[in-house]
Amino acid sequence: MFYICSMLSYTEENYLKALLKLSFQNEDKPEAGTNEMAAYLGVKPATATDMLKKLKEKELVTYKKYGKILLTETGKQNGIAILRKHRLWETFLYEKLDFSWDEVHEVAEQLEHIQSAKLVDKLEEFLNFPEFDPHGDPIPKANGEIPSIDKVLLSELKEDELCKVVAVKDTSTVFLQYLEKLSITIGTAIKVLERIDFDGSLSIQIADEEPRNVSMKFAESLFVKR
Amino acid sequence: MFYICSMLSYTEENYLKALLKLSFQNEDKPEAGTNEMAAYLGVKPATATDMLKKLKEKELVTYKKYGKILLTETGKQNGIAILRKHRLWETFLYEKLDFSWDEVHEVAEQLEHIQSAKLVDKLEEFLNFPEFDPHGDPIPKANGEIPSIDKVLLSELKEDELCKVVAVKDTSTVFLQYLEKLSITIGTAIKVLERIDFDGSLSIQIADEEPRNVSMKFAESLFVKR
DNA sequence: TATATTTGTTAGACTAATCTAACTTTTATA
DNA sequence: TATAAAAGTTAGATTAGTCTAACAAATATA
Ligand SMILES: [Mn+2]
Ligand SMILES: [Mn+2]
Ligand SMILES: [Mn+2]
Ligand SMILES: [Mn+2]
Repeated sequence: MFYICSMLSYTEENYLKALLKLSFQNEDKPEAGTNEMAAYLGVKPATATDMLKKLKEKELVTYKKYGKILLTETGKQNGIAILRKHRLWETFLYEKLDFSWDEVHEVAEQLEHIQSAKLVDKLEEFLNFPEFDPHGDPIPKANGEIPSIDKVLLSELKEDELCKVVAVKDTSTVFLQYLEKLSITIGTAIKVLERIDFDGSLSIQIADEEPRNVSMKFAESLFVKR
Repeated sequence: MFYICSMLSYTEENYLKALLKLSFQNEDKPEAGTNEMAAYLGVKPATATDMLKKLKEKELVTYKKYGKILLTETGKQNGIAILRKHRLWETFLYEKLDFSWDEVHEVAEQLEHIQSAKLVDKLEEFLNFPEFDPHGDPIPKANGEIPSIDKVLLSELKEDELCKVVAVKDTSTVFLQYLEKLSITIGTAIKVLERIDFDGSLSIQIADEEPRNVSMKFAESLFVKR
């Protein structure tokens, strides 16, 4: 019934997805600024301004000169469609082709632009309608709905609390590989043994292993469920 | 050890693949002309000339003004790499995602440009090292080798000869859908009952069905093995 | 061989996406 | 509130890929 334009360029799709992700990040106000957007995409602000005019022309964003950027409903739905493809492809690479969770993103970044409605839906079916991608992020449904899940940052837990890892907030290769080194993956049980007030670091027990200390930055990069 | 550049644009890749396919078509001399190439790619000759200069600059083709075009070894290997990806993806879509053989080409045309050596090799493994794509065309190996197979056109058979379909020469949707209607697919047994000299058409028996007449054009579009 | 046809090239223009450098508006701060 | 800093825009240039129209070379044909 709606929304999804297929006449978007590779580049326009990247801008829409970026704006969508920025809107998740700025929870309170789902707006973005030109510089913020440019930085996120690795282009110069001048470039972003130009693209903005084009997206506005196509009624995918609302904005006026020197103002904030907001996705229209159409823009949002198109962004969600890209995100859906991205996360389904990541899941495919991880589940079926033995990619590790720090390798999937780069390739999915390309695959998300393949145009074929049938492909996406068949892929989803082939993967058995997964709800979450390898990083624990929710995979939007064909109708645009995004499953949600209870989650808090590891850093919010109190001493003696038990939890399970449900997602990573930071998906950088360096963090993901570090997690792998610590044998932490989605589903791993963690117990908070002690909170060190001095620097915000935590002493935790990962599964049945020896206690170890992790930094505040670390604890703020991992989502868990109590 | 060799050959595969990764710094080729989507467009350059399409030109290399086109030149490779034209070189198969013109078996005797694997050369192509500017107009031929332009027609194949659906661009104007002027456009093809420009691209040719660029490909020559990169030493992917040899050619001089008003002369014929020939892929260099590097150009050929790069073309083969694209063809390999194309046919592996077609096989994936057909085998794993239930696409029909007239639907796979269009999507593979996009997927063939995804850059990731690991992806191609893992995909091949996931598909169990297939030798042929859904149209019966050989899938190049990682080392660039292209499996070959004995095949003749259905039109070359004599009366009373028996054969099996091994590949389609024409991969157009209209032809593939017609084959489907006739219950002909790769592996189907066919017996030539009669050759009609008048117009080159054939009376054939498909599997155990009633005899039927097919045109010369049809018989020249289907590869079979005696 | 002279001419016509086919084949291929050049020149000039356009669009999408990008950049740098200069400028303007908004916001923060002294 | 005046000024400095940050945020955002504009102008002009570049590159890749495409086109049309005019031209040139090669080939076919009368
Ligand atoms: Mn992308
Ligand atoms: Mn992800
Ligand atoms: Mn292609
Ligand atoms: Mn094929």
